[in-house]
Amino acid sequence: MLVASVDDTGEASTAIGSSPDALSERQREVLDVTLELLIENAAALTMIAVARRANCSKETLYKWFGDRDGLLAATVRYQASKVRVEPFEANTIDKAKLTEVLEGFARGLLSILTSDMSVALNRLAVSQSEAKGGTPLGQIVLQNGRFSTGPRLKPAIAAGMRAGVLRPLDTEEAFRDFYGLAVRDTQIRILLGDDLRLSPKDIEAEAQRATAQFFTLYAAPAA
Amino acid sequence: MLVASVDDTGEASTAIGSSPDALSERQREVLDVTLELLIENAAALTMIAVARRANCSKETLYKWFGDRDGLLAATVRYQASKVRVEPFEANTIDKAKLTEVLEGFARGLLSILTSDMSVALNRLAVSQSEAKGGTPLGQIVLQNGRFSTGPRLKPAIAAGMRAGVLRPLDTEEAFRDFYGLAVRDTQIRILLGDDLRLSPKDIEAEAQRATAQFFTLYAAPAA
DNA sequence: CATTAACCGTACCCAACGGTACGGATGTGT
DNA sequence: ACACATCCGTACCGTTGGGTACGGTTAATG
Repeated sequence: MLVASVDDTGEASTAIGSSPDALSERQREVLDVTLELLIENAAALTMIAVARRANCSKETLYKWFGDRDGLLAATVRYQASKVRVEPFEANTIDKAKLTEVLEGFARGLLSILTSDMSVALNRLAVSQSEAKGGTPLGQIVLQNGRFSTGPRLKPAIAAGMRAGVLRPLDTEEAFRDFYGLAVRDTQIRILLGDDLRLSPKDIEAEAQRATAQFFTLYAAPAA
Repeated sequence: MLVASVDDTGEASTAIGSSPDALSERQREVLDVTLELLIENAAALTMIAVARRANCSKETLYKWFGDRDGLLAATVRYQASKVRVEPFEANTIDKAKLTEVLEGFARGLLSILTSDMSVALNRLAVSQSEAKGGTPLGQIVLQNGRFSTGPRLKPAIAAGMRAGVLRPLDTEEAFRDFYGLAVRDTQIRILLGDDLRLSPKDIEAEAQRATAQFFTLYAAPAA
């Protein structure tokens, strides 16, 4: 009873558990509230607002996260940790499989980028991009959004190339091309307030179009 | 000497001249200062900072622009008015000419989007996109950036189609594709603080690549 | 039961900033 | 010369929100 009692709470209640960035259940609750408020109205995201809705005290917020920027950084990182997915890996691939992977990727990308959550976080990160101390939010978002999806798709492209489905190419450049074909001006327009709403059907169509165009650019010449 | 004296000052000194949004020389100076500060450090863009550097009084700022949002809106609109260019128009076009137009467009687009000015304005507009009254800044930026460049390029694409250089297409969709090919993830990365610097040489290369890819997607099949 | 620690709620302090008011200077038209 | 308007500089006010301090409560530990 005394030996294993620590495990019952999930973690020690302090912010710094065994892992330096371990979060207690209660802390995750607070960060969820922060995300909630951020999506509702970023301008009204104040420490007191977070404390009130989370039924905690401001003092606790400062104790856990240092200051406002710390809270925001923790929030962005927390959300990032929630959407982590496993990288693609397969040695053998054919055109059908690659098509599936590309379309799935584009679908996921467009779904994310047009979601309220992503829009709110990107708005925040863009406006706070020149932070003073610590890692700027923009870097965290990039690390999660752009620099994590890239490495996830590139192996599939490389495999397609090795399998002779795609002609020889630079995977980084090819990835960026595919990104451009899939996203086009969608994200920036949404960020700027254009109410460009994409239905699942739209997203599916866009994903298929981008994939087809990608093959037009990069398919290996028919033997 | 007394008859023509009005012309010497450029306009009447009041904000509302013959045209409702006419700006006096002095007012343009103030807006230039605002842009300056915005580029230097958007977080430090305060009314008192503008007044100090512009050697004017806060009262004057409020008199001219109403409030802070009014000043920002006027600033964005002012900058927009500075970069206005004439739309493309030509009935006859061949592939070489179209290539030139497309590359020139992509060059201009990338130059703008990677400039400090554009980055600063887009950051501002993105973060203020849910404004309360009046036209949100994001709409102004979109109107100038995305929705003015589109109509400027589309006639060229349409002409290329009519001339048989391009296969039948939807100009809006084709434009968005070209935008995606040219910009890819460049703009969002820069907005998020990734210091992705493009030299003129890089921009030229990107413009040529995007144009070549566009032709790959949309060139009319060789007779 | 006593001690300790975390934490909630509230109140408080302080700096920054948006917005306003006023006095003085400059310039212009009559 | 006089009236009038614009505008600068400065001082001022009110609010907001980040950050801190403190008392009261709960709960785990010995």
